[in-house]
Amino acid sequence: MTHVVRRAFADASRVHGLTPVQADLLCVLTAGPTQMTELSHILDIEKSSLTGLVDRAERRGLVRRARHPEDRRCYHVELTADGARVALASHDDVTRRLEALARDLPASDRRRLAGNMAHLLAAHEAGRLQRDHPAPSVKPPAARRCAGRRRSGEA
Amino acid sequence: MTHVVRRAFADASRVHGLTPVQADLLCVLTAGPTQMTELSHILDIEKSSLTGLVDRAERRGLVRRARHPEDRRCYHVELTADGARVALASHDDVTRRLEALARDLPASDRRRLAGNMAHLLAAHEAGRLQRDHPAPSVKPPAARRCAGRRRSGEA
DNA sequence: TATTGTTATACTCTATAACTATA
DNA sequence: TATAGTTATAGAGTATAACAATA
Repeated sequence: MTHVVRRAFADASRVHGLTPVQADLLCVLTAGPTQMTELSHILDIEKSSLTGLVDRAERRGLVRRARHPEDRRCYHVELTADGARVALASHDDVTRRLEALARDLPASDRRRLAGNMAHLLAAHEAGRLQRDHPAPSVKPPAARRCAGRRRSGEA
Repeated sequence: MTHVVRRAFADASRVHGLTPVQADLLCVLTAGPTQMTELSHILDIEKSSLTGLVDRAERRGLVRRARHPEDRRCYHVELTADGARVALASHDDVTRRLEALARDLPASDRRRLAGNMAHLLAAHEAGRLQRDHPAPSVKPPAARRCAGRRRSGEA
């Protein structure tokens, strides 16, 4: 199952000239400008890995860095118009492929499956927040993924 | 959902000193010795990528190449004793993590979920075989994944 | 001193193209 | 000529460690 979904995701990304990780990045950024450190938490990679990832996306004109107005150590990473377009197209493509895979299931099973997915996701987010932030005293990062385009039944 | 499972798989692999792709390789090889070309079909990577993958696994003592007795162009790639041990441990670890994720679901939902997964897998395998082999005149490669340790309810 | 992000380095994974050896 | 596999090359993704700039 893992392989099926991973393959669908990789194929859909490649069609739009993206790697899976770049698609992840654009997807997260559809929720709005985000700092590097927060991105590294959301994507679950090291800051140093993120630097190259954003470099490559910036070189392709998909994202841009903008200095934070108050804290000059930070950047806000945000989508360019082109990046936003590619993010939407790629996301829709993934959705279409997964829906095609699920088309054979009876409607009642699809609903049940969607509910189970949501359940697992919620359990995972709880665990991740707990692990990454044992004492979340200040500002726990929003547990968002593609928040800008979430729809019912999305996996 | 994709991210949850992918993360569980990557974490479990890393604990055993493997990358996800190496875990895939060992997993496939638990079904028995396999040729390079067939491996590249099963893992869905180019032959040239597979060469390096097997090189690194061989360097670590996890697999070995053995010349095919009849066709001297071919190798049989097979697990070493150490590789077999790691493959089992890694696979069990993945299973344990996914089961932990699913533990919150009621039993009836787990059964339904398992059924849905099997359905999607079957649909995917049919599609993959059709795509890879438009005219499978001679020997369509077995659509196996971890055939050696498949259990009911496995995803 | 702590935080944000980058650079340096090394390794893995991947693909395309050209190649060798065998059939 | 066709097939099995490797080598050469290039690029992406990743981590660890050391570092610069800012708070």
